[in-house]
This record gives sequence, structure tokens and C-alpha cells, in this order.
Amino acid sequence: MAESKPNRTTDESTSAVPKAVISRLSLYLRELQHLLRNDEETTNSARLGQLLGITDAQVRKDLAHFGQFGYPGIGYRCEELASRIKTILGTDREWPVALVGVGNLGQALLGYKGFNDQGFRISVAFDLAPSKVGSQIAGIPVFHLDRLPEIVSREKIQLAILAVPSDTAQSVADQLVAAGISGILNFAPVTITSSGDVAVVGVDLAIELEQLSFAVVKQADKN
Amino acid sequence: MAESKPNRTTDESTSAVPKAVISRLSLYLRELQHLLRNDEETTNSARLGQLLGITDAQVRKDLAHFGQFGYPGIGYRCEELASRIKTILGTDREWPVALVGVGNLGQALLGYKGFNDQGFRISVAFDLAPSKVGSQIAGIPVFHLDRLPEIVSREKIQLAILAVPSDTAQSVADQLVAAGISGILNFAPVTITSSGDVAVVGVDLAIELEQLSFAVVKQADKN
DNA sequence: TGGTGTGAATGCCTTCACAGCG
DNA sequence: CGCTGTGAAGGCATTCACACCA
Repeated sequence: MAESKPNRTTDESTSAVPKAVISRLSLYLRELQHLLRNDEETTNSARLGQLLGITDAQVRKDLAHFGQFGYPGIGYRCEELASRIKTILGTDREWPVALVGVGNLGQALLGYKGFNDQGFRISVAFDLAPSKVGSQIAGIPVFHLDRLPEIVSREKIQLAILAVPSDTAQSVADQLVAAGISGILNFAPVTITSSGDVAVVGVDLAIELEQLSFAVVKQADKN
Repeated sequence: MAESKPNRTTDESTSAVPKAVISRLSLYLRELQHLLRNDEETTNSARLGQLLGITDAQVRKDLAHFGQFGYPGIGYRCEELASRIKTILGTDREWPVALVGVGNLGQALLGYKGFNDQGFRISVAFDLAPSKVGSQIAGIPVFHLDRLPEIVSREKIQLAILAVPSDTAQSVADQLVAAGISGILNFAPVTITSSGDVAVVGVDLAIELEQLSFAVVKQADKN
């Protein structure tokens, strides 16, 4: 229950938490859930750090941004810490998600189980193709893109997954924003520019492979 | 942007080039290819920076790690710079890629066009299910996992995409390493620990959504 | 003039080291 | 003891500002 400690001057409102910390928070949560499945009750910063390849100090510093969760001499209670991190990330609730673009990748994402485990539920999908509109895929109804504003508003959907071709991605993103979406996970290999208070996270599958090929080439050069 | 992260690889501090620079390199390349499709011959650091939401100085500093590509008073020649970046990333050649796990996500990746455009070609797939082994999906043959070492060696495959269930991911990763793979793109939501000179890049789709939900919650708190 | 390449300064993140507490 | 939480130190990465060049 420890409340925030930082008695620095004017820090509170501008809680500038480094972006890197947030992405590690998700990793901590993932490891904690793994520990919980193995019936581990407690863990500590050294253990968590080792699992992720970072230092123990880093783990403690990261968590310190959000309060005090640990017990000196003991470590952290897995269940409690996982719960606290979920609250921070916002995954202590269930998020309905809209998916746009029921192509190759889109269909796979509709069936991806991993989302549900973390509180995300794809509740509707959108596409343009008459062959898809009106059908259900993996139990999720597919609507015409025209109905985006109506349904997003009715279902109070805040998050969207964008899995459309590159050349239409920006245009569809604009429609998502206009429909009231506040966060977009973009799989199209283009930069989405959003005006206003919309968060955009991009996942470019080819770029991930490029990072690998660089690593492999670099490694080869060493020998 | 994903990316990128404390997903332990074989870093070996000799990396004179910051990891963040490498991931931006891929973004520069993506924008350059976009400019080229629009028949733009030259660009400059301010333009590139604007497209990616970073400063012009950052762009120049990043490129400076690898030599001098610019022309004072002009900027950069799109074609030349793109070509140079490809050489740096190693995507100036074609990489055969093995995919393991022909499930929901794996099948979508088999059909994903974006890989080919950047020089990656999924040439074989592996699975355990008898119903899949022996078939072709999106024109790519599916073999039993047992034949991994044989085929990887024969086809001289260095990169692999891991799209198997979480509980088998580490074990399959070990088999990939044993088979001689040097780079793994892991889609299972677990940390893969690799011994030796193997690069691992992880993509956790649920984590990307978590980053979004955090951003949305944070934004909401502000009001 | 317009824009690169780069030392210097700034700011951010990570690591260190240890006080404090159960 | 064991392990957290945290000021202080250290190390990088980003930004600034300007010499220099076509």
C-alpha cells in the first residue's frame, strides 16, 4: 500500500516515465505470470533481472517509478506485483478491440489466443470485400468499413489493429481516429502520422527480420 | 518500433553502433523506398527526420556511423542511400528463411508478401502435425520437425521464424540452434534464452497492445 | 544559399553502492 | 542475514551550433 514517495519538488503531474521502462514492465508481467504458473509465490529483482538479461538494480529502479511493491529481505510477491503492473498498464480490465483488414494477417490475428490472456478481446472486424462482409471468422463478425464510426461508438471501442495494405493504411488510420479510436496497432509497413491524442504502435515484420540479418552479418564479420 | 529490447542476444559489447541506430536504419530504408516509388531522386536529413518524427541532427549522426553518404547543399541521393543501407543491414542479398510452427499465425506469415520485398524468402516450413507435414501452404513445403537439421544444412538457411506454442518454444529454439541457425525471430510470448552466437528478436503481439493500453490510460488520466 | 558532418553540451538511462528494514 | 529503495556516479544517446563544402 505504500504511496508514492518522491518528495521532489514538482514531479508528480509530469510523471515522465521513460518509454523503455514501460516496455520492460510488460516483460516483467510476462515473467511473473510464468512464475505464477509454476506456483512460485515470491521472487526478487535479481531473479527477474536474470530472466530478462538485465541488472537487478534496473528492475528495482523501474518499479520505483510507480511506488513500493517489495518486501526487504523477501523480494516481491508474484501475485501482488503482477496485479499492480496490470493496473499500471491498464490490463486489469477487458479491452474490446477492433480489427481492420481481414486479409492474410488479419485472419490470423482474429484467431490469436494470446490477446485474450492479457485482457484484449477482438470483438469486431472490418473489411471492404463483399465476400467477407457479413461473415464470421473465428467467431468474430466482419462488417463493412463504412460502419466503423457507428459500431466503434456503440461498443465503446478504444483500440484498433490495422492490418490493411500499405497504400490504404494512412487513410484507414484517419478513419479510425475520426471514429474515436485512441490507440492503433499498425502492421502495415508504413509510418502512420496521427494528428492529436492518438497513440500509434507499429509492428513491421520485415524490419524485425532486417534486425536479425544485421546481427548475423555483423557476427560473421567478426570471424 | 517496436522493439528491440532486453531480449537477450549475443551482443558482445564490441557493438560500436548503438542498437537504436540499427532499428532506425530500417526506418530510413523504408522511407527511402517510399520516396523512390514517388520518383524522388534526392532528399535530406530534415525531410527524413520529419517523416519519422525525429530531428535532422539525429539522422545525420546515425548515418555518420557508417561513412559519408551526403552531398552538402543537396542532401542524399535516395537510390544511393537506400543501397548503402541495404548493404549495412545485409539485405542486399536474398535470405532463405525457415518457418517453424504452421499454426494460425505461422500460416499467415507463410503468405505475408512484405518479407519478399525486403529480400527474405520463406523457403521451408516445419511442423509436427501429420495433417500438415507433406503438404504445401502458400506454395511452401511443410516438413516434419525431425528433418530440421538436414534441410537447414542443405539449404544453407541462417534465419528462422518461430511460431510455435509458448510451452515448446524454448525447446524448438534449442533445436534450431543445434541445426545451425544464427538468427531467430520469436513470436511466442516467452523469453528465449540462447547460448552461443545466436541472435534472437522477439515479437510479442499482446505486449504491443499493452503498450497501447498504457498510453490510452495515461492520456485519459490527464483529463 | 542550402545542407552535410561533427565537436561540445545537454539530458536521459543505467549501474553502483549502501542505508534501512524485516 | 537478505533484499529493497534510492542518492550519486557514470555512460550513452540526442540535440545544438557551427565550420565547411558544392
